[in-house]
Amino acid sequence: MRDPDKPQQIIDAAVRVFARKGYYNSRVSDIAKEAGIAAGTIYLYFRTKDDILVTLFREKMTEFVGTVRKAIADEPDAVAKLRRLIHLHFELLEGRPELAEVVQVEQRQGQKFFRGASAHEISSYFALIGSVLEEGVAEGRLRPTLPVKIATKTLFGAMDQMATSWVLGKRGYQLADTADAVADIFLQGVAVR
Amino acid sequence: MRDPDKPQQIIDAAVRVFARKGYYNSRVSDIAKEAGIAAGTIYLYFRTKDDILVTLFREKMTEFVGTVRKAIADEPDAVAKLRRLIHLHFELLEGRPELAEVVQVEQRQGQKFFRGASAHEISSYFALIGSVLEEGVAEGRLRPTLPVKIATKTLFGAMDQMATSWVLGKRGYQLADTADAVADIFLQGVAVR
DNA sequence: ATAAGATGAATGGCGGTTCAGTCACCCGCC
DNA sequence: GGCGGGTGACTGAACCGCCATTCATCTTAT
Repeated sequence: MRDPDKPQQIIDAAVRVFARKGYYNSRVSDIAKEAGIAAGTIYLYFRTKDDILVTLFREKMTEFVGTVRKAIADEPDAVAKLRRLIHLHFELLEGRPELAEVVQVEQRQGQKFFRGASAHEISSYFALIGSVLEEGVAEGRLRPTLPVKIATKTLFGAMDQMATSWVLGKRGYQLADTADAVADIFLQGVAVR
Repeated sequence: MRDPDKPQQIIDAAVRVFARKGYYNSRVSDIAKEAGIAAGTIYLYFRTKDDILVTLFREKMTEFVGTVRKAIADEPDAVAKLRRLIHLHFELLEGRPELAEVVQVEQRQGQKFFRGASAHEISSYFALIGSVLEEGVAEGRLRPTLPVKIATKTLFGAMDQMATSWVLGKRGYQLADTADAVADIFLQGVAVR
């Protein structure tokens, strides 16, 4: 009679705890308390503390990419898709501040050690962005000589930094309000001259 | 007869160790071994392990910003300055891969806990970028309506992501070779239409 | 009654920090 | 010039608190 959404509750609790104190400064017992269960119970569902972070990140990232992929499919052209993607990137983070905190800050700590673990999920987001850029080039709306990989990283980096600044700045403004400005700069930057 | 550059040796050793294993996974004894001294000696020069990271980061970041500031002063206009800044950002990291590893990856860990400690150094880099953008607007080469803060973060984020990808990708190519492409995208993105 | 899930006190080891001791060097005195 | 004692950097073994993980025991559903 293992509770089927206990792992989910643990992950959700972990998101809140990691957001508050950071991965390395969070105790497994903190997560347990937050989830309203005993510390030992966590080990019925996760092998180690690392496993919680890896699972959390995998799950959230997969969900994130899936949501974005679905949403932009409706858009008529690559430029519209990119605009939608940027908006969505910001809106999704803004709507879940604690998740944003973890993804923006904790992921980084992880990058060094969970590199392998999350590489697949991250690269699928890069692949999504890259494919939209390719599409834009094919449509003739983006520069034919555009170095797509570099443009992908540029856009991701720009969005990411906006999000990080917003998180570190205690979220004192609406992140999504900056989406148009970012899109304007990037889209003009990659457009045909 | 306290050795006046012992702290520097410790910091340099710490850079190498943190680069290899990450801050939280580095032992103070590892740093000592790397520096060829006893663990206890570190505590003659630094209060805590955290203190090493904070000092290291402050020092490297201050030096970095100073170098960039000096170098771009020679350039004739804001656009040339930005190009030079982007090149230099990449060259400086590329020339010191271990430092790059620490700055790109460890900075992130720090951000959460040493936020206050490194805030000044980071924001001075942002201020530098921002002032060049302002200058470009005043010169009439960049859009008069450019949201400078957002453009600053966009550029920093783009460079930062390029550097992070390069570090995580085991530095399998020349980072500086990508500088022109990044500059092309950004500069076209912020230029007057 | 049974078994599976849940508990949380106990364990074990890790690692930052300390500190009693060592060593090299300097200075003043004979 | 040699000697003795003082100084302070340096050492590294030991300390000690912390916390991930375990497991004997308890709960609860059927």
